[in-house]
Formats: sequence, C-alpha cells, structure tokens
Amino acid sequence: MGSCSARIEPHEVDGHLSAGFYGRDVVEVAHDLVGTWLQVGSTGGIIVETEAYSAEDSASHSHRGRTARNASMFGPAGHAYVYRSYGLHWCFNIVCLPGSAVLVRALKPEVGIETMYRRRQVDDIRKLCTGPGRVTSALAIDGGLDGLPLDRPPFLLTRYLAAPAVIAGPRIGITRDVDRPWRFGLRDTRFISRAFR
DNA sequence: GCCTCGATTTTCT
DNA sequence: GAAAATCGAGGCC
Repeated sequence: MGSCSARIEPHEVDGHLSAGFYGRDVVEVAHDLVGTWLQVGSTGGIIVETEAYSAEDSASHSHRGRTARNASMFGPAGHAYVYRSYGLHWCFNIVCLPGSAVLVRALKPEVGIETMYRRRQVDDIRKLCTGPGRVTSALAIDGGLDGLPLDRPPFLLTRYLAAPAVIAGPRIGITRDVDRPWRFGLRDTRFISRAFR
C-alpha cells in the first residue's frame, strides 16, 4: 500500500482553520494567527497580538506537567484553553501540539462593537480588546468555554488578512524565559497592548 | 503620560 | 506565605 506518500493536511475546512493548522509548532501558529478573524457569538475582530507558550518553556503553565487548571493544554489541537489570571481575569488560549498554546493578547474590534462596549464599560475603543483580560471580557469568554473546539459555534476562526506584516519581540508579564521572541503583533495597528522594541 | 496598589484563583515552596 | 501569562483606579507630573 502506498503508505509512504506524504499527506498534505488542509488548513481550512469550509473557511474554518482546522486541526492541521493548529497542530504545528506553537511559535509558527502564534505568528500565523496574527491577522486572522476571531469571533465568539456576535462579537469579535482581527487578532493583532499573540504569544506562544510551549511545553519546554519555563514560562508556560504546562512546564511542570498536567494539573486540573491546565488540562486543556494537553488536549486536542484547535481547542480552547481558558484560565483565570491573577484571580480576576480570564485569558483565552488556542491549543496547538500537546502542552503548547497561543495566548490571544489583543484584537482590532470589528463586529458587535456596541455589545463589547456594554460588557466592558469603557469609552475608548482601544480599551475594548487590547490586552488578554480585555479580550475575554469583551467577547464573554470564561471558564465555561475551556476545552471546547474552535471550529464550531460559538467560535469562528478564519483567515482574514491576506499577507499581514507581523513583527516579533519578547513576551509580556513573565519572569522566566524572558528573552524568547515569542510575542507577535500586526505591524500597522494601534490595537497592540504595548509597543514592540 | 508615569507610578503604585489592590482584587482573587491557582500553584508552588 | 508568595508569586503569577492582568486590569483599573487614583495620585502625581
């Protein structure tokens, strides 16, 4: 049988990004997610900032193995990992290879903007989805969505910008492995949580 | 604009 | 007991 022929995994199915897209090196996926469309229910926008966290990375929740909180990081690629940060905020991640995930840090708001203003209680569009805790607040993401697949409602993740200009730099808010340039951002946008150096 | 501080869950020492 | 992949408010310049 012809088991030696390479099989090309499609990265999109009916417009949705698929398991073949997510099940790659987390740094590549974090880079490639910049410029994609993320929608949850009626709210969403363009992903403009991400960070990669891998299994061999001491800044990652998965570094010391599986716990109740991080179990979704060891589940299927293309599912959500949602965790509580600093006891208050939720953070939304996209699971890649086992023990790795991409943190979504910022969106450019595009749809459901009035709903997002109502949820966020702010008057500045840059405070809607600029920052990981703000993204989950605006899109109503909480622990109830932890572990769910991203290729069906309430999620919608699709390619959007054709050839986004992506820049890279060190991650934010971590104390270990601080020098890895695993934060990615869209170059020409004001919806980034902090400037790249 | 900058800085400091406090809220609260999860994990580790 | 303390630190962590954060945010918003209040004080100051």
